[in-house]
Amino acid sequence: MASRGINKVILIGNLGAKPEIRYTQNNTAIANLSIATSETWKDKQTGEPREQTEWHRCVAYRRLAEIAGEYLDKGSKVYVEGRLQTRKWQGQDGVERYTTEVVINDLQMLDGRPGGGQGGGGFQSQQSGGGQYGQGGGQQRQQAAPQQSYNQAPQQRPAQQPQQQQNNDPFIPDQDFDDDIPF
Amino acid sequence: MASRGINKVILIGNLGAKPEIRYTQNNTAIANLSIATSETWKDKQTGEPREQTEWHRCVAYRRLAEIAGEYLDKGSKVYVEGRLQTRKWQGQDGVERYTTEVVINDLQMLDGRPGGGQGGGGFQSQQSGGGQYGQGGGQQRQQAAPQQSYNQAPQQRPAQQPQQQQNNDPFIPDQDFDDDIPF
Amino acid sequence: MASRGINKVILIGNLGAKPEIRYTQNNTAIANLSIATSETWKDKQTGEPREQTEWHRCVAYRRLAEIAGEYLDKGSKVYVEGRLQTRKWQGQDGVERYTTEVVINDLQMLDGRPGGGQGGGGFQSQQSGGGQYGQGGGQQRQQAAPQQSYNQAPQQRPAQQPQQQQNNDPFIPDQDFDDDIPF
Amino acid sequence: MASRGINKVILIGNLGAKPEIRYTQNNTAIANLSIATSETWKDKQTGEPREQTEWHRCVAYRRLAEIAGEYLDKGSKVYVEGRLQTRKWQGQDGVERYTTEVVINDLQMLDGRPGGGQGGGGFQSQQSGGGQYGQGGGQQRQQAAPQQSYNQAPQQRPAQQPQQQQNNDPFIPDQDFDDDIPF
DNA sequence: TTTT
DNA sequence: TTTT
Repeated sequence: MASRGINKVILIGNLGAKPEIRYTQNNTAIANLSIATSETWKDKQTGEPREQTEWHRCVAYRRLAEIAGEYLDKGSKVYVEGRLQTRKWQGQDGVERYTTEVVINDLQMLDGRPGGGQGGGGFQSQQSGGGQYGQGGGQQRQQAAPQQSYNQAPQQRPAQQPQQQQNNDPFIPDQDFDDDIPF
Repeated sequence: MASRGINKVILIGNLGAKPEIRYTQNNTAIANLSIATSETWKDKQTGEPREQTEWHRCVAYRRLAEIAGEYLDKGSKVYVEGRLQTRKWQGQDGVERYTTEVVINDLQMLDGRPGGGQGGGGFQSQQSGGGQYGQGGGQQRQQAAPQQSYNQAPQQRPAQQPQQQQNNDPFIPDQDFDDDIPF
Repeated sequence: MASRGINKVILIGNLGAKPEIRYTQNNTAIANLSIATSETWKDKQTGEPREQTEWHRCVAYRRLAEIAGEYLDKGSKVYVEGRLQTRKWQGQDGVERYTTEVVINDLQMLDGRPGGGQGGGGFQSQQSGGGQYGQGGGQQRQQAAPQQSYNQAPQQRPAQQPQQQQNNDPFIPDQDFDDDIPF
Repeated sequence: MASRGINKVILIGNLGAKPEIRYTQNNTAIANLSIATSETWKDKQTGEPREQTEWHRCVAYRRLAEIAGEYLDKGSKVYVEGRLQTRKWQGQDGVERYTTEVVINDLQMLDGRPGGGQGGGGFQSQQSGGGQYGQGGGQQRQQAAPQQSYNQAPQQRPAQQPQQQQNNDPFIPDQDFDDDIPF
């Protein structure tokens, strides 16, 4: 991926819910993750402990999305690296809105999984080889995920997501969505 | 600042416009920066070069805001480090919206400034010592900024910005804004 | 801390051993952490899984050092943020050597501690207020560490460690060490 | 590239000299970059301004190495992202030494080049397609480098450098060096 | 909506 | 010397 400048986000936090996985007509997996980070401090006046939680809307595509759907759950602690992207969309009320998301290109599970011991594997977004997720890939992931991680080439096209910028729900891409998937 | 998890953004890009500086009743400086990063790639089908620019809404407070106002301009190339923060606000139309910003805690100018030699200074957000920005601070900055940089203690309170989450313009905080400024 | 340029390291890995804590004459705590990160891949030729572990020599000062000594152990998974620093030293054999370390300025425990649940607190290096670590600080940390985190002002002086660049063991600073501690 | 943990370095600094480029028997380019970052502060006692420069030994392979050789010069300001790696080597005196390097996987030029307009291109380490650097690659780079950037798949094998850990000069890999180059 |  |  070519770039002018740096657009990098690094998060470590917990998932507020199990990732939501969708598939495009093209069978491309898309995962939405809601990740919480929080800060605590003592109120200057009262000295009372306070906390502020920030919720980060994150999205993963293709293999990373499938891995997220398979291995992450509500409460999972994760490391996420990605880039910021703001999408424009139109609500039912016809009002234009903007949503800023973290497009994930690296994901690591930081808590032990049942039977997985204490560590977690790392996963990076990759160049899809073309529909190889169907079966063999899934099997491979099943045994490898908790212990290992994968590497893929980044997309030739920077936008690893649908390109349309206007629809009615930031979570549901347009129907012709998959025509724009870059592979 | 205490934290649970990591919430970190790193940007290198160019300003789309001179920073907008405002002051609260409390005389706290707030700077809004619009920073562009872009990615280029070749269209898989046509082979044509394409580019996508991402605009990042960033905000700096206090001294960093003043420095930004003094030394940055349209087109300035900067390094910015900060954290993601999403604010809720209500438009004139009464519709609730969310705006995600990068709250800057480290800022470096990356292009040479007239008279500034080859490097750019770095600036980190600091603990305000209490109203010392009025005069001496400004003077100090004037000579030092292009060559040197500063360091301040982070705020005891994580939110380095107005705490209200509801108003009519994401750029104009409520009137009682400064009552919530953490110092 | 002022800076020209960016010098940042981010690690997530496991400790190979309990941190080694030393104190200077000045009673300044210094902790040495050995953190492992590893990468795995499949051999291109044989297809066999391979792994390469990288050991990172890290050092924390003052409060961070004490926290590390108190809460980290062999095998602990941590997030570390810091800066690279290379020191010159002279071995018993009179040969000059260089050691590159990560000087930690942010530390988070990523695995649950006994009785501490699943999360870990974050700790950032701070401006020492002057010997406040003796007792109250310790007590405060004891109850707070697994759940909360701390924030301190960075040092006015960038080098948060002994300044001498020549001694016989990278782990044992010179005797006049503490004279150079920046507070 | 698979990974367990995170091993990430981010530098912004200036080159102390033009990159040194070498080629293995296999015609693989290797570039050594010496990058300076510095910090400035005021002496607590005397109030005098002080500065400490840190020199970072960085290494790039293949295409990134060639790009570095072509476009970077003494004084160039760059953004570098990579990972830490420590190599063991043996000096003429037979003494074992360790050298820690930043293995670059992303590189951006931050200063304008003659004829290059205002920005600098970004370059990421890639999967070698197999000897395509000879000619066409060079040509492609010549027109594109100052304005655009490239993207390549990471290596299947994490070590993007010679694997031998013992020789007499950290800058000159063993003769059978290229046998270990991972492609 | 998470985590401590 | 860790972790899976």
